[in-house]
Amino acid sequence: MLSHKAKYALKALLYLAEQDENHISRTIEIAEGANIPKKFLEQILLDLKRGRFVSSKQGKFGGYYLIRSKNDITLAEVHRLFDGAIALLPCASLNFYEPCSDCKTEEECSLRHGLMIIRDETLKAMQGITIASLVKK
Amino acid sequence: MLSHKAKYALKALLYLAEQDENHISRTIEIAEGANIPKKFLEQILLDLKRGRFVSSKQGKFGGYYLIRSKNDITLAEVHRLFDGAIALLPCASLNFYEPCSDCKTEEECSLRHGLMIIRDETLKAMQGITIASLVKK
DNA sequence: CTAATTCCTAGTAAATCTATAGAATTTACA
DNA sequence: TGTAAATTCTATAGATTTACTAGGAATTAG
Repeated sequence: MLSHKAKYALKALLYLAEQDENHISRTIEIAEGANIPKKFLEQILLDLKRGRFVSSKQGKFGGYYLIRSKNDITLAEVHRLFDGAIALLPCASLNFYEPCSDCKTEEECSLRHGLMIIRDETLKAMQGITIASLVKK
Repeated sequence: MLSHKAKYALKALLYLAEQDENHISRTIEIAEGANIPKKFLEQILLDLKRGRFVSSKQGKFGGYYLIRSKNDITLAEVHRLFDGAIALLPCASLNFYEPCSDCKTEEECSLRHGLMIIRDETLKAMQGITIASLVKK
């Protein structure tokens, strides 16, 4: 399941994607428009900025705006930024790989192979859902 | 990601699936065989029993055994028993549906449609992985 | 200079997760 | 009928994570 943070991030991106080109959105505007707690959203927008999904203008009349095409941002990327691995266990993850601590030494995790198959399918599906595809809906 | 509980449950089912027909496995045997904390495993086996994946024989020489075909038990079912919904949000879930609390009233969640597509693909993949397919690996 | 905004660092309450403890119950069998 | 070996049940503890909130520093426009 998605964390609230990831869900809010998606909704914030959706909000930004719906605005006119060149429009800069203040945090409070996004918070009210997308129904997200404002102080929590502040953190999320900073995370989105660090993840290079959005950029900001500071000071008076500042705010946030998308710096990537909404056709290009996939659910997989947002998931990875906020909720980490898409695979069901670290040992089956592409981007967050860690060996299982509880697997017998030197032996491969008995679940790994199956979980990699699931990861591949889930990833493919998540890469198919973009911010643009959600806006259009 | 899977919880430890779900991971241990899968490993326990795998262990049981590898035993001879009619063999009854004690908790301690499964715990050592699959490298799972014994007391934690006790709870997990009771959950698996309540979920009708296994049954038990009490008392001396008691233990646990599968009551469903290993070809029939899918990762999707185990996930649902221990970790709940497969969908990324409750509003996109088949078995654990709940409306989004933060979506504007009467309006549908903007994420729901995309998340249902992902759920369908993930579910299909998870239904394709059985205990038997993991054992064979 | 001031108002409005982003940016940064903490902190906190509640929930959840990962177990562990201890005792009650059930059963096989000598 | 007593005992050992097992499941079953209830409670709880500690750690971690989640979902925020607080407060102020830094930045910018006019």
